[in-house]
Amino acid sequence: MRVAAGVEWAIHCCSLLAGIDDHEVLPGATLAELYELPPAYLAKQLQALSVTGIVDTTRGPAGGYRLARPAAEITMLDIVRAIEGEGRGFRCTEIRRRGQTAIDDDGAYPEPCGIAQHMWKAEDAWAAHLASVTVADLQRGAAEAVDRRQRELIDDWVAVNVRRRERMTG
Amino acid sequence: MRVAAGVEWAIHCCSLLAGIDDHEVLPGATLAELYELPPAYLAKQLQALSVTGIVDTTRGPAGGYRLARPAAEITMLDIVRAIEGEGRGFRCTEIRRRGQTAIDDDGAYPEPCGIAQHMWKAEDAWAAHLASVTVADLQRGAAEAVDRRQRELIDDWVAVNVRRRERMTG
DNA sequence: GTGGCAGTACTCGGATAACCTTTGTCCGAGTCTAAACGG
DNA sequence: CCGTTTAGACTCGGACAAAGGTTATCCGAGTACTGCCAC
Repeated sequence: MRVAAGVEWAIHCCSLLAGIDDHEVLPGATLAELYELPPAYLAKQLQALSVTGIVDTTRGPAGGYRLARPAAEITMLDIVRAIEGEGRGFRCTEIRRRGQTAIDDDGAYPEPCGIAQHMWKAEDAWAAHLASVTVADLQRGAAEAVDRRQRELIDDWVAVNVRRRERMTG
Repeated sequence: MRVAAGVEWAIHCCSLLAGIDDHEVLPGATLAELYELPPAYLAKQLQALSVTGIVDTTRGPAGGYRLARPAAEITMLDIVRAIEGEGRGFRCTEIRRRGQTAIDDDGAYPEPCGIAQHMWKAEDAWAAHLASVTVADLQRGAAEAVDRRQRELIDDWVAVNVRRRERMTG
């Protein structure tokens, strides 16, 4: 049950983007610089967020990313799903229908395999927790828990690097 | 959050092994034949179960696998961990400590990153559900939910292929 | 007839390759800015 | 001085490699059975 590395980056970026104003924007290269991440690969993750409608993008000079909707309406699950895809983690291959003890009658298998049911229920519990945490929660938690000095450094950095725009053309 | 395919196989095998007597044994090749799985690769999964102490093994003629302890004392989580390893699915790379806004003072980071805390809590919820289901539960569920014809086929198959042993030397 | 012994067949165990997903990179399409030019 | 045009620079977007992990395989180590042989 490995979680892709890009998930961490994407969540951090969303949490940071939650701190900028509605018609402000941060370029991907700038975000990569802040976190010391490979710019091109981070761009790939942000692109996934863009496709899913979590962030809006603007091209050209003074372009960049911003959240597409209020931070309180974006959950951690949204971001994880955007990066990792919608499919379930556990794929039932219907082992019970193979081999000599299988029955050729489809009616004999009205329900999913019991093992799959339990695995999926566990995944649901996992997803439920992620769905209960919004980006706004993350931002608030960060503001409270993070060292005050770092908080100020980040605020300054954002103030310097943010791009102001009249309106998104997204 | 992808779950390895071998997990499914391992759980099926354990559920089946729960149905045999305490001093009976099933060879890996026979299990592979039942489920139509690649024998060598299934052996690798079973080996992982053996290393973790979930199954006992006996070599030589009339050798094979059996559960190392009562089915009610083996959880799905035990099996998943045996196959996938102990490490967490989400690895926090401490992004907050990198880049220009990081602080060089270790004391500034008394707690884990908030994002990691939430991701790990979700994983804990996932693990808690898997830990609440034992192999005995799976076996009982299968006995109830599976089509009666298949149940009989499996019972017959086990009766034919099981190896009886005086005692495990493992 | 019986006990010991060696050969054999069958098991698991660990080292070794193939494939696929994840990770990482690059260059092109699009767009806004701004400067230059003409009126 | 002002409007238009055009060149440029900066952005994201999608196609293209490299690496690591999962999937799959093979051969060797170990063990119990079986048949043979000597006593």
